[in-house]
Amino acid sequence: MASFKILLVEDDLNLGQILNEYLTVKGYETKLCRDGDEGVKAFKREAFDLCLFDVMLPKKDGFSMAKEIRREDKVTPIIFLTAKSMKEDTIEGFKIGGDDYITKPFSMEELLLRIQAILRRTAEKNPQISDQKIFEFGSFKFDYDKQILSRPGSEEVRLTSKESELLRLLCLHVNQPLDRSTALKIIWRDDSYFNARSMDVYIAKLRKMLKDDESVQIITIHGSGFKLITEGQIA
Amino acid sequence: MASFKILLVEDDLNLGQILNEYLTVKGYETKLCRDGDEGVKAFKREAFDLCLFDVMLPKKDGFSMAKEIRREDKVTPIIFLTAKSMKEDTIEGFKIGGDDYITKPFSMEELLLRIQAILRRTAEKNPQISDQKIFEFGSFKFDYDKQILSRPGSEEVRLTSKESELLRLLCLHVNQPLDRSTALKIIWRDDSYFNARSMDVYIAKLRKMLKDDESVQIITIHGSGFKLITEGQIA
DNA sequence: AAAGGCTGGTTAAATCATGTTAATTTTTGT
DNA sequence: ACAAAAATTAACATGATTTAACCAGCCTTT
Repeated sequence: MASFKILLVEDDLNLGQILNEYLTVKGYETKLCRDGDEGVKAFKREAFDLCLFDVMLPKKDGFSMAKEIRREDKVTPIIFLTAKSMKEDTIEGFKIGGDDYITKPFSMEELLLRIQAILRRTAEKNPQISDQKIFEFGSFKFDYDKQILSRPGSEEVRLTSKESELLRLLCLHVNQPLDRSTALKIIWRDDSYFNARSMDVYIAKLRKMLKDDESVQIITIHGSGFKLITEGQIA
Repeated sequence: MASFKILLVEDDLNLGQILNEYLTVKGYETKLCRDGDEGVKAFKREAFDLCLFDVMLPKKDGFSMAKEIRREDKVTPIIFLTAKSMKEDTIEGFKIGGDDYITKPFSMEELLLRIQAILRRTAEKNPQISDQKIFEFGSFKFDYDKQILSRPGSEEVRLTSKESELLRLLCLHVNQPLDRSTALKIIWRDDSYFNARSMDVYIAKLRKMLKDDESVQIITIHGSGFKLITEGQIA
């Protein structure tokens, strides 16, 4: 993963600016939203590694955002920025919840430490970040780095980078569903109408390349995604 | 199973909010209802893995809800939230009944531990969660992963994902009834009028596919559900 | 057993998601 | 700046799922 991407939702223009710049300087990619609705919308479109939500927000407060996001995504860590006046028990709940909170006013340094700690913790168990380079399935061998798909008895096929990205994701999920939106957010960085159509085009291309081996197929799971199925083991 | 779904019934707005948010953040899907009637209605419409009922509730108290639910469903675990003043023996009864109770005030952490313990216990013996992929009945072979129904001497039939889901459920219950509402809640996530009509359409499609082998049939159990019957064993 | 209500069966139409191919735009390599 | 490759957009085709409309059968009531 190139660099971590943080979704920052803060309505105070001033604080928002400062946080944004600070995190950018520290090497994080950030997206700043001003209210809860915007924030949730951004989360659904793009892939983030961490969320930083002010609790008091116009349109939709930080906790409601978390609730909405957790319906689809159980893992992305969320840090809440809370005012001191907040009731202890509410806060306690979230503290234990694997997510974190930080009370205003806070030092940038403290925030950064927490962010780093959480990212370190979650990065360890994130299966998405796999560095597997070579995949074998059915009679195929796919070299992700070299972007080559080969099969005994046939010519090697050189893949484009988008083709490779998509095939790699499918391979990482062999015999289990790959969610459309997940794939779009990972490969295209953005789940939008046109990117989705683009992905369909690539699925068609991959199917064409795989058609010679019947034991390997990309099946569609209507309304949800795709699945690369194969009998043989994967290496 | 993607994630566990909890039905939470609590009339205290504040506590309800907190519990709801806490559980959501902990990765559970939740539905919050404010009174007993609402709660029972929700349970009949949607599928839940666990119930969390306040005992003192408007419209219908927690114990009455449990009684009503147990008429149709004997397994879904129920945890009661009781005030300290509650008589010990009342509580004892429910405790022995396989369900659990927790006395207010309680810590979120304790509640979570109990929830996890119960879900772990019940998940083990839940037949719904079966990972069987290939089913054979009559002269048919059905591959759920590949979404293919085949029969010696005939062309393979490619199923759509909804068709596969439904056929799989029927297979998991061969020669025993599959409840309409159960199937709807599992496949469509929601037992509603239109989904029920949709399911009937799919039953018709499946019957058409199975019609060549007389030894296999989907029979209707009026007012309750369907049953896939077959003489041969299932593999 | 006839009537009426309710549940399920069947088919077709409407809607929405995905598949396919080609045209267009963008990027890359030279 | 040009040609070639890659990626996106467009346009159209197909397919899956839901909704609708209507029919048939079961079950209850009388």
